[in-house]
Amino acid sequence: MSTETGTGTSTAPARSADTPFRYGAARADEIERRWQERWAREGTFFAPDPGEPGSEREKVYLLDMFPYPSGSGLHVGHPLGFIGTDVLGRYLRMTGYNVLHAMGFDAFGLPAEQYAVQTGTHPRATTEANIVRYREQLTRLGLAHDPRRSVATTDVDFYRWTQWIFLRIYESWYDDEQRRARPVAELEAEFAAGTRPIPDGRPWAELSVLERRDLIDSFRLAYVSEAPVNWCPGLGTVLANEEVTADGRSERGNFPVFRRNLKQWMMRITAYADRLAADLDRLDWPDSVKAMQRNWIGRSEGARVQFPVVGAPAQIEVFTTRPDTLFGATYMVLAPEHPLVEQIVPGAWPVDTDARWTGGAATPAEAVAAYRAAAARKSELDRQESRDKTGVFTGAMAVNPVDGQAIPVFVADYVLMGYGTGAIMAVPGQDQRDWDFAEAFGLPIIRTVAPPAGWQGEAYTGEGPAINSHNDDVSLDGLDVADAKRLITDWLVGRGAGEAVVQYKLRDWLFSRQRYWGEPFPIVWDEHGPVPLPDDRLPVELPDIADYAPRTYDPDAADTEPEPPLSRATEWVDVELDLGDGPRRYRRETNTMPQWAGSCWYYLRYLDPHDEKFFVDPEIERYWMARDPSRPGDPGGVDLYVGGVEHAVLHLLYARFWHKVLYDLGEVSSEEPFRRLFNQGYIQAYAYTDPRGAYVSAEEVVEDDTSPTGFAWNGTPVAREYGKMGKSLRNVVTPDEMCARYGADTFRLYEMSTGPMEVSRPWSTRDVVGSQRFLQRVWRNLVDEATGETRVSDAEPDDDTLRLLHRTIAGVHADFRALHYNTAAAKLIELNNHLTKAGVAVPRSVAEPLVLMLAPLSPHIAEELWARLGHENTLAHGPFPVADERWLAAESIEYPIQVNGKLRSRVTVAADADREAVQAAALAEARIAETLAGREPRKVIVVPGRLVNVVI
RNA sequence: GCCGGCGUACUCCAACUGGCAGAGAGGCUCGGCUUAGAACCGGGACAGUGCGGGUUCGAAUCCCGCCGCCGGCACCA
Repeated sequence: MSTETGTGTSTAPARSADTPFRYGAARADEIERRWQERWAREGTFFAPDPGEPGSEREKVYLLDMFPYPSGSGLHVGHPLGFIGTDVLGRYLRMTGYNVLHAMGFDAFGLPAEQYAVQTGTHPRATTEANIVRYREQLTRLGLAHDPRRSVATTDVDFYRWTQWIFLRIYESWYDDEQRRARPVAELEAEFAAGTRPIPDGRPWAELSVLERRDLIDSFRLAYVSEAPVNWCPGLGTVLANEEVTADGRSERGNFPVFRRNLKQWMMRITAYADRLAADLDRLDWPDSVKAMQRNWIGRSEGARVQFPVVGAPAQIEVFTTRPDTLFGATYMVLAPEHPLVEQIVPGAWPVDTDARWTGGAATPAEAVAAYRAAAARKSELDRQESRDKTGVFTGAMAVNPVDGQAIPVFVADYVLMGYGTGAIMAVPGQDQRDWDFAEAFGLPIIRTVAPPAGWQGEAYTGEGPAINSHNDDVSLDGLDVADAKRLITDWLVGRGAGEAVVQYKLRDWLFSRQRYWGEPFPIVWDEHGPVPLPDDRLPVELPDIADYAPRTYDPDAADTEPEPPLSRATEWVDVELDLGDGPRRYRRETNTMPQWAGSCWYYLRYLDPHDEKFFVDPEIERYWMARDPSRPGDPGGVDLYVGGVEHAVLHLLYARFWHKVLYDLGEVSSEEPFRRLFNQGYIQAYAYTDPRGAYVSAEEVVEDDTSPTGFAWNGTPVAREYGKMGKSLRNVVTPDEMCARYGADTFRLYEMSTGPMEVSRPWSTRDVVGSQRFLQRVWRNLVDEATGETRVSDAEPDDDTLRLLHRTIAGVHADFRALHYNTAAAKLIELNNHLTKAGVAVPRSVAEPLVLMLAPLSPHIAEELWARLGHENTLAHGPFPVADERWLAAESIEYPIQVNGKLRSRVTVAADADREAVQAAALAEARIAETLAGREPRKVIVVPGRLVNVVI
C-alpha cells in the first residue's frame, strides 16, 4: 500500500490533469482504508478497563441499540445513530475521556429462522454470514468501536450467560416487604424456620417434598403457568402482550392472535411494576418514552370492594377507580373467563327475568355456557371490532355493600379477565360503557355526580358534587370527587368491605417461544415439573437438527397447538443426568427464549466480553456503570444509549426489569441499565408508484413539469409517497454506494449535517455533494491540488480570523456536547469559507484546530491532513483546541437600534462601552436623532451586547 | 376518545434564559473557466415563522383558542 504524506505521489486516479491531488471519491477511499487499517493495527479505540493504563481518565460508556443482522444489509438510515454516537465518542476521546463504544449483534430471532427455512440453510450459517457483512459495512464507515468487545447473542459463550441469568431469576422470588428480589433459598429457610407463614397454615415439616416444591415454584420470578396467552397460529408460536398490536395481530407478520390457555414460561415483571414506574423519574430519558412506559405499566389508584352474592357462599371482588360512585352501581359484570361464574349460577332463572337478559336460553347455566363459548371463539381482533355491548345474566344477584340493594350479575366480554379482578361494579351514570350496556339491557341508571347545568350527554365522568349518595351511616352528598373517594374508602375499610389499592395494567411477561433459533432454557423436566440445571451444566447448546422450521398453521386456526421445533430432537430432549440424587431420566425444556432475552443484558457483556468466571466482573461493572454519588438520585447505568423510539416499551422495559433483578441480587452496582436515553430520528425516503400502483426505481425518477404529479419515470407519470426505505418500495440507498461515490467521510458528514440527531428527515442523494464540496475545499486550503504539497503558512492570522476561530472552537465544543452536529458542521464550514475568501495561505495556527475540530465528523480526512501537517500520532486522543477567552470578546459591537420594537438603524460602539454610553451613541445616531426631532424618548431599553430599543 | 411531539424561504434545517428572523447545505439563476450534462470557481434572488387573540418596550420563542401533520395507547373499570 502506498503511503502518501508530504509530497508523495498519488495512486488514486485523478479526474483532471491539472488537479491530480484533488480530494474526491477515489482519494477518499484510499485515505479511509489506510487509516482504518492503521486504527485496527494500533488498537486505537481499545478502551482500557480499570487498572489498565488510561483508565484513570474519566470514563464514558456510549451505547447503540445493537442491530439485528438482516439478510438485506444496511441502508443509509441504519447508521444514523451509530455515526452520531461515534461523533460524540470521538469528540470525548479527543478531550481526554476514556470512551467505551462497542457494537454487537442481536442475532437470534424470527427473520433468521424464516430466511433459513426459505433458503434451506442453517440459521447459524445465514446469521454468521450476515454478521460478517454488517461488520464490513460498519467498518467502512470508520466507526471507532473497540473491536475486542463485539458480541453476538447467538455466540455460545454469550448465551451461556443468558442462561445463567435466567437461572438467577428462576432462583429468586420477590419480597414485597423488602421490595426486592431475594434467592428462593432464603424463602425456603424462612418457611422452614416458621418465621414466614405458609399460605395454607400448615407447618413446613408437614409438607411433602412435592408440596414444598410446588410452594416454592409458586413464588419464583420465572415460572410455568397455565394461563390465557397470545397464540398466533400463523407464526406457530405464542407471543408476549408487547408483541401484539392494538388490533389483536402479531407485530411480526400481522397474523391474527387468539387468547388460549396454554402452559408457558412467564416472568414476574409485575412484581416490579411500582419500581419500574417510579424510577422513570430518575432517568434522563425523552418524556415521550417515559410517558409510553408509564402508560404501559398503567398505574391507577382505586379501591377493591367486595360484593356478597345472594344465596351463595361467594363474594365478588371488584376494582374501581371511582369508589365515590358506589351508590350508582346498578348491576355487576364478570369477565367470561372469570372462575367465579360456575359457582354463582343458579339452577333456574329468577321469576320475571327480563327476556333480553337470558340470551334465549332455558337456564342460566346454558346461557352462560353459550356466551362463554362464543367469547372464546372470538379473536382479539373480533373483540376489538365490535364495541356493541353483549352479555347474559348469570341469574345471580349480589349485594351492594353501601346500601344493601341486590343487583344483577352479568357476564359480558367488555370486561377483561386480565385487568383488575376481572369483575366490575357497573355505574352507568358515570361510565359510558356501563351506560351503553344499561341501555341495551334495560337496567336502571342513577347519577351520583351532578353534571353541570345544561348537560346533554349520557354518562358524566367529570368533576362535580356527589348526589344520591348516602345511607344511614355515611353521606357523600355535596362532596367533590376526591373527598368522596376518601370518605367512602375509609368507610368500606371500617366495615371490612374494601380497601384502597394500586392497580397496574402491566401483566407478567410471556417468556417462551415455539422457535428453534433462540436460547434453550437451562431447564429439564422430571415427572413432576421443571428442574433447573446447575451452573456447571451450562451452556445448554442448541442442538443441530434437520428440520428447524416452526410448525405453523392456517392463521385463523385458533384451536391448533404450538409445537416447538426442538421437541423433534428426541435424542437431545431425552437425557439421563445426575443432578445430585443419582442418574435419572429427564426431558429437556423444548421451548426457547424470546428474542428480547439477549438484548436484556448485552450492554453488560461489552464491559467484559471474554470472562469465563463472571457474566461481568463486578469491578469492571462498577467502573463503567456505577451510580454517581455527586448526582442525587442517579441510578447509574450506561451514560448514553442511542436508538429508535420503536423499542420504547419492549426492549427498554424488559432490560430495566432484568437489570433491577440483577441489582437486587447484588450482581450489578447500578439500579438502571441506561441512565440517559436518546432517540435518533429516522432517515426516510420518497417512493414512487406508476399508474398501476407498482413501485418503480426511485433513483430513476425525475422531476417533470409535464407530468400531472410533477414526477416521471421513463416518461410515465408516477405518484410520490414519503416513508420508510425498503426493498419492496424500490427506494433503498446503501452506505456502500455512498462510500463508493463520495467516501465515508462525506457520507458521515452529510448524515450529521442535514439536521439534529432527533429529527427524522428525507434522504436526498443529490444533496450529498454539498458535504463533498466542503471537504474538498478544506483539502484544497491545505493541500495543493496540482502538486500534492501541503501548504500552510507560519504567518500570524489576522484578528478577524482569530476571533472567528475562537468563536468557532467555543461553539463546536458546545454543539458536540449537545449532540447538535448539524450546527457544529455549519460553524466549521463558515470558518473554512472565511479562510477561502481570505485568499492567502492558511496559517498553521488556524489549519490545525480546523482539522482537529473536523475529526469527530470526518475522521479519515482529518487524520490524513493532521499527518500531512507533520504529526506522527493519531489525533484520536487529541489534542482538541480550546477557545481563548481573549478572542471571544469582540472589540466593538454593532447595536441594532429599534424604535418601538421596529429595527430602524444601527450604531457601532466599543465592546466595553457601558449602558449610558451605548444609549447616548444610539440617540445620537443620525436617523434616530431625526426621528426624535428633539423630543425626549419615553423610555430607552439597552440590552448589553444585544440591542437598543427606543420607545417614543 | 386519551397521552406525547411538531408546524420558520422551493427543500432539509439555524436562531443561547423573549432581544437584528438566517448559520449551513441542496435546488434555482447569472457569470467565469472548461474535460466538468449530480464532484470546478465567483456572484444573485427568494420567506417573516400554520391561523386568530393576549402578555411585553420587544414574541418564532411565553399564555389562550383554533387548524394541520406525526407517534403511542385505547371496552384498562
